[in-house]
Amino acid sequence: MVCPATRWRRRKEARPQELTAAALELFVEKGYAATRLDEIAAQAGVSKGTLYLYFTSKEELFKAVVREGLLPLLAEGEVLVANAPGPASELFRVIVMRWWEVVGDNPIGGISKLIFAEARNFPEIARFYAEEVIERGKRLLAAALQRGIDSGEFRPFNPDDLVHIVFSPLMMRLVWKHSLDCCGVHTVPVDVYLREYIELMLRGLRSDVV
Amino acid sequence: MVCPATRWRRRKEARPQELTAAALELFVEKGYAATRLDEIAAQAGVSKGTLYLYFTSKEELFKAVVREGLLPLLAEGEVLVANAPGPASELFRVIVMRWWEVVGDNPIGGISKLIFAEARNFPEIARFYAEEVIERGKRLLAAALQRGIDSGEFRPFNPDDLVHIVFSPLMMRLVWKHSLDCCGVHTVPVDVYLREYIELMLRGLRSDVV
DNA sequence: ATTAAATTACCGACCGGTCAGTTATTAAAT
DNA sequence: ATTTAATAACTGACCGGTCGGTAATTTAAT
Repeated sequence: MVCPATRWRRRKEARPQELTAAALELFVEKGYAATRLDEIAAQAGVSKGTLYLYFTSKEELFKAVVREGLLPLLAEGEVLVANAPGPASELFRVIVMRWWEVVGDNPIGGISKLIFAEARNFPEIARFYAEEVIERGKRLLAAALQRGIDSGEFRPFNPDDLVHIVFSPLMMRLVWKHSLDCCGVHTVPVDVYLREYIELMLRGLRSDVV
Repeated sequence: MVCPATRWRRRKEARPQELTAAALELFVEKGYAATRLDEIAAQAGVSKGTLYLYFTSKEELFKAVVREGLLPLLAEGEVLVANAPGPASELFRVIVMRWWEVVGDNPIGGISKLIFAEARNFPEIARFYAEEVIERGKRLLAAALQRGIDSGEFRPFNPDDLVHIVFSPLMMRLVWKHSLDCCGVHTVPVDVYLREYIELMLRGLRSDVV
């Protein structure tokens, strides 16, 4: 840290972004309830009082983290599904790998696990997340599956019945990473996991005609 | 409530079981950290001080809940896998349906979600659970998959690479049930979910030879 | 340019409430 | 009368949110 001649500086523009960044890190590390606003403020180099100048409550701070970190990624994914050429199996592969790259393997991925962990205790946050993130994500994957059915690559099924099942191994790997992974439990390497997952799913989804 | 002549009774034998039952219910409903020992004691009809006569700490109380509720089920599953006759696909079906019956669809299932939710904040509990429950469960499922490979029903793969992937949709459904389900998010009915899951997995696992 | 007044970003002590764990006391059982 | 299961009051640490005061910066007057 650079040692300033002054005790602090006015940086009205930079504060919100620095606070959401600090909040993301600590929310992911400790969860929503267990993260103290004192800590977030300290991590961002301000005091707790300052935090309240920019966000009206802990909950609003959290929502800001989600809006900033997750909604742009969803928008990107929607573009990808709408425009991707080639077979549905290839689209599926790309979605999986890209999702792991930008969500699974990034701090923001910890938010998903946090939601499952604390939805019951913070229903307002859960509802916000379900509407803004989960619904959009489900539509995205269902559209990709539908493309495979339409083209005959995938057997006929109701995409809405399968989105959760198909996505679960990815979500579960992410949950695992942010929970038991930290406690020295053995796990399969990510590249193996993703490869075997994609193969299992494509075999399970493909149509019977050879 | 029956009105007792006395303000309370000495019931040394019954207390531990009543306390673990109350603890299970509240831990599942609110999570580990958010459940107050006052509440558990009240639910069991005693005071908080009494709880400490039978369990040395919140953590030990939790471990007792797991030992009492989950370890007998694992033992039953191990017997099932060791003795079940018939093809591996049928064994897989039975394991899935039975697991949902005794874990997924029972209060004790909430413990699994709790572990994922709070492992990071309570590493000692996570390690205990990983050793006593998860390792045993993984061995159980891996053995069932191995049987299918040996018999030629399943294609060749490393069962240890696939256990997490295969089990994820079940685990995820359970996590969902104890988190976002409570917040009015639409979900597929359980029977449809399980049927589609089993079909997807068996198609994904079966060997190519017809 | 210099200085002084006005503004406001920021600090940090504080409050009300919560909760795991302890202990002094009471009362049931024999 | 003695033993001990059970109670209830208590402790100390913690935390979300508030608020009076302070200091960095801006503006206006000379």
